[in-house]
Amino acid sequence: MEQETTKIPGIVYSSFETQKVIGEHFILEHGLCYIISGNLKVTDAGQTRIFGSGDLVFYRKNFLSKFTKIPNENEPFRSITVVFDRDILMQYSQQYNVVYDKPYALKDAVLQLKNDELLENFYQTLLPYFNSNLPEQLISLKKQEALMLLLQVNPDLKNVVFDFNQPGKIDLEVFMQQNFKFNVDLKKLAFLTGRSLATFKRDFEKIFQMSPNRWLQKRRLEEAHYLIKEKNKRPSDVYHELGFESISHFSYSFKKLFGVNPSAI
DNA sequence: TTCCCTATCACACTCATACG
DNA sequence: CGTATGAGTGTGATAGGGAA
Repeated sequence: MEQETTKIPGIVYSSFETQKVIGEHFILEHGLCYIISGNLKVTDAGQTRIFGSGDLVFYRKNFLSKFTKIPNENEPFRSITVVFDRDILMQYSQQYNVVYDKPYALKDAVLQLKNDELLENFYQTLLPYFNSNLPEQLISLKKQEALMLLLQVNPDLKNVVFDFNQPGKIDLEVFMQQNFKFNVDLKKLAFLTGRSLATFKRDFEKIFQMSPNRWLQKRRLEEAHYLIKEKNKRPSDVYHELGFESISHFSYSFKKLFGVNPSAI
């Protein structure tokens, strides 16, 4: 049975038996995911990592990444994710007087926490809750509990979760070269580079002498051409990796740029 | 038949420009 | 630097083609 239970707001139980599920690309809120069974493959700007049963994975908001949920041969992919929305974080920050003091150095979209008995037990205690209706206050308490345990395991993360600043203006060229594989709209790209949409487009034109979408498409197709020709990958393997949602359009635009169908090289 | 890939089409999004 | 607007294009769903 394929399911994603959102019965408890902000706490998600996932179970996927048959197929990999490719998650979306733009992380809106911080979250902490506990993998019960199966594997989770995460690709961010820099690297691809695979996590397995028992792993605790913290992921950060305002990052681009791809999630693939992979079941085992005889077990579904199962996980529980606690999402920390802005309200919860603000409230916690005030209540316990924990505040952001300096920028967090790491630029990875996801971080694996070292195994921790308390956190693992915490996730076990969540399981029964998915079968009953919970008062809002209790949900809020459980989220606070998760946050407290998270900060206990990795105190430095306070500089991630309590950083309420918007993304600053960053080097556009570096950012684009790192993130061109993610298929998100220009508004999000503009936000992530710390610019308004208009400024984003103007800066982009200055650096690349091309409009954002034309550059993105060209860059992705060149990458596809390289992967197919040099790495002997099949079109059906690469199109999704490179941010094309459908192979039909991938095939069409490939032919438009290179003059031949992707399968013909 | 299934598995890949290609062609087509409607429309949401982007581009370019103008303007405050 | 932000916003508005019409023109134009990219996108993804769907149907269809061809090979095994």
